[in-house]
Amino acid sequence: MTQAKRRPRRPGATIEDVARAAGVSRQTVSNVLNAPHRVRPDTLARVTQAIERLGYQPDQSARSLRTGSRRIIGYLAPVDDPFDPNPLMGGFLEALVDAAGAEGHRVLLVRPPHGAADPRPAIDELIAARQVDGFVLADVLHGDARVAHIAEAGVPFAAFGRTAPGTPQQWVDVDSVGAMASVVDHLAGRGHRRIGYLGSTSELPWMTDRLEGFSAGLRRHGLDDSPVLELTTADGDTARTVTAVRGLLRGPDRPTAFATGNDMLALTAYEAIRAEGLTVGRDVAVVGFHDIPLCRLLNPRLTSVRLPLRGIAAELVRRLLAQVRGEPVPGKGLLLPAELIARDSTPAREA
Amino acid sequence: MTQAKRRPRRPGATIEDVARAAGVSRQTVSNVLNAPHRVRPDTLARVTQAIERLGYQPDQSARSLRTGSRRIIGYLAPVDDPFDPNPLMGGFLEALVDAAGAEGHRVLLVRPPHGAADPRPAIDELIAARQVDGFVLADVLHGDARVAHIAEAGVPFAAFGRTAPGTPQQWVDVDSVGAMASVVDHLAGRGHRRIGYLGSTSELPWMTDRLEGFSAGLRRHGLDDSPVLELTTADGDTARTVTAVRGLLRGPDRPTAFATGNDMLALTAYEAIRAEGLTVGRDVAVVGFHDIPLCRLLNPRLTSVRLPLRGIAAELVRRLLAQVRGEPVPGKGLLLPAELIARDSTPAREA
DNA sequence: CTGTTAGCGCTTTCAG
DNA sequence: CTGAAAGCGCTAACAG
Repeated sequence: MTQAKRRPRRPGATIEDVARAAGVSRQTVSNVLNAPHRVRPDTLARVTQAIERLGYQPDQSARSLRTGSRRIIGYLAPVDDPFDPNPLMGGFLEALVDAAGAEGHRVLLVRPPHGAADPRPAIDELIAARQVDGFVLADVLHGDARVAHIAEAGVPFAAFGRTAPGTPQQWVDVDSVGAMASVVDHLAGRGHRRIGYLGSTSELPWMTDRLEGFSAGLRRHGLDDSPVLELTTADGDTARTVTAVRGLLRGPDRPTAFATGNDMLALTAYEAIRAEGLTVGRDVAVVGFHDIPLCRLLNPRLTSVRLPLRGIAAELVRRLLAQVRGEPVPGKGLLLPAELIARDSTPAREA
Repeated sequence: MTQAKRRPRRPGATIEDVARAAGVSRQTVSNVLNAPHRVRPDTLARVTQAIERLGYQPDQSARSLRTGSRRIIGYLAPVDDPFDPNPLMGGFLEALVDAAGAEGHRVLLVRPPHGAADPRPAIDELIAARQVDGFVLADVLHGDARVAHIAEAGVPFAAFGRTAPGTPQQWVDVDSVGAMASVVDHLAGRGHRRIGYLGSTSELPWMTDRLEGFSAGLRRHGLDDSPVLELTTADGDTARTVTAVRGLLRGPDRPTAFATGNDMLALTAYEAIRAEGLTVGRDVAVVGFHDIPLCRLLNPRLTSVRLPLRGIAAELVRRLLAQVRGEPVPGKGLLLPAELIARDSTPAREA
C-alpha cells in the first residue's frame, strides 16, 4: 500500500509487465523491440501480442537516459516578419512534423522568450538539458548567428537556407533563381513580351535570387533589351507601391505581366491594376510567389510559385538524423526546385 | 580508455562533476537545485558558482525518469483550413511557447501523419511513451473527439475553445459575442445606422457567436428595426460572395458599413465595394476579424478584432500545469475579451 | 537464442 | 544540514 502510494505512476505498462504477461524475461522484450531478428519467431509473436494487448510502449525518458538518443528534434522557428508573412510557419512546420514523425522523431519548438532577441540562451539550455538530438533551423541567412553557435557547440543541425562557406554545409534550400526564371518561361510562353518585376528592397538572399532569376529568364527569352521593368519598393508601404506600379502601367511600354517577389506584392499589383481601370488576368497577368492559401481566394485566383516544403523538410530530417546516427552525410548543400501553380491570373492568351 | 570509448556522451557536465568541483556531495547539488532553502548560504553560493562555471544543467531524461515530470506540453495543432486561414498557427503557437517557457516547460508538436485524419493514435503514442505531461488543444469544438479521448485516458489537458458539458471544463475561449457586439459599438459610434454583416455559413461555434454578437450589438443601439443586412455565403466561393455584396450595395437601403466574420471576408467586401465604384472607408466602412498581418498591408488598412492570444495561451498553460501538479483548478471555463484595432477602413465620419 | 548483471543521471528517503 | 543508499525503466554487455 505504501509502495503504491509512493509512485504516482500513470497506468502505463512497463517492460516488466509485458515480460510477465508473455512469460519471458525483460531483455527478450527489449530484444523484440530493438533487435527482432535475434528472437525466435514464435517467441516474437507471443511477445508482440502481449505488447499490443497491454498497449505497451517504452518510456522515452528511460530509453533516452540509457541510449543517449532523445528522438526529439528542436525546431528553431524564425521570428515572423509581418511584412513578408512567412509561408513556412504554417506549411513548413507541418511538413517538418510529418517528416520527423516518419523517422520516429518528434519536434520541439524553440523560441527565445518574448522580447529577447538572442536565441542562443534558449539553444544552450536545450543542449545542456540534453533534450534534443539536434536542430532544424528555418530562414537561415549566410552569417546566421544560430548556425555558428550550434556548430561550435558541436551539435548536429540542418538548415533551411544556405549557410556561410566557413560553417558546415548542412543545408537545403529552394532554387529561387530557377523558380523565378520559370515564371518568366510561363509568361513568355503565354505571349508576354513586356514583363515587369515587383520585388522588395530587402537584401534577403532569396529576394535577390528571385530578381536574379527574373533577369536570367528575360535573357533566355531574348527579352532583355525589350523594356525591362524592375521595381523595388520599400516593404510594407503599400500605398507607395501602388502608386509606383500605376506609374508603370501608364507608361509608354506598359507591361502586360508582372512577376512578383511574394503573394502580398502580387495583391498590391492587383490593386494598382484595378485602380488603372484594367482587368487582372485579361489586361495584365500577375504571378505571385509562395502560394499561400490566399492565392486561391483572390479574384482572379493567383498563379504562384509553390515551395517544395515537404521535400525540404524530408531532406532536412534525413540529413540531420544521418549526423545524429554518425552516418556519412553529404558535405554540400542541396537545392530543390519549386513548382509553378498556374491559375486564372495568367490565362492563356489569344493570338 | 575502454570506458571512455563506451560512453558516447556529449561533453555535458553531470551532477557529479559539479559536486566534485564544489567539494560537496551529489545530493547537496541536487538540493541546491530543488530545495535551495535547505542548504547553507555559503555552500549554496559555492555550488551555484560551480554550476555556472560548468554550464551545468540537469539531464532532463534522468530527471523525468525519476520524478515523472516531463516538462513538456503536447500541442495538438488544428488542421489548417485554407478557407479560414488560422491566425492561431502563427500567433497562438508563439504565445504558447512563450507561456510554457515562462513555466519551465517546452512545447512538442503533435499531428497525425499526413493523410491520416484520426489524431488519436498520435495522442496515444505520446501518452504511452510518457513524453508529455499534458496537452493543449486548439480549435476545440463542442463534441471534440480529441478531448473525449484525452479525458478518458485521464491525461491533463486544456482547450482553446469550449468543450461539451459532459467533459472536463478545462477551456479558455474568446468572447466572440462580446467582440462582435463591440464592432457594432464602434461602427454605431461613428454614425453608421445601416450595417451589414458578412459571415459564413459554417456552423463553427465561433462563427455563429459572431453573428449572435452582431445581432446583440444592433439591438443595443436600437438598429434592429433598421435594415438589418445579414449575408451568409458559402466559404471559399469568392466570386459569388462579391456578387452578393454588390447586390446589397445597389439596394435601396445601402449599408454604410460591413462587419465581417474574418479578414478574408473583409477583403472580399473591399473587392465588391470597389467593383461598385465606391471607396472603402469613405463610402463604406469595413471591419475584419482576427487581425492577421494582412490588415496592415491593405489599402485602406483594415480595422479588425485582435484575439487575446497571449492571454489565452498563458491561461491555458496555467490551468494545464495546475492539473499536472495536482493543484486545485477552476471547474469552469474562461472567456477572454478581444480588442478592436481601429484603422483606416473605419474612419471617423463627418457629421 | 535467452537470462543475468550493471548502470545511464538524477531525486528521495533515511541516518548521521 | 549533509552523506549514504536505493531505484525510476530501460538497454547493452556477457554468460549460460
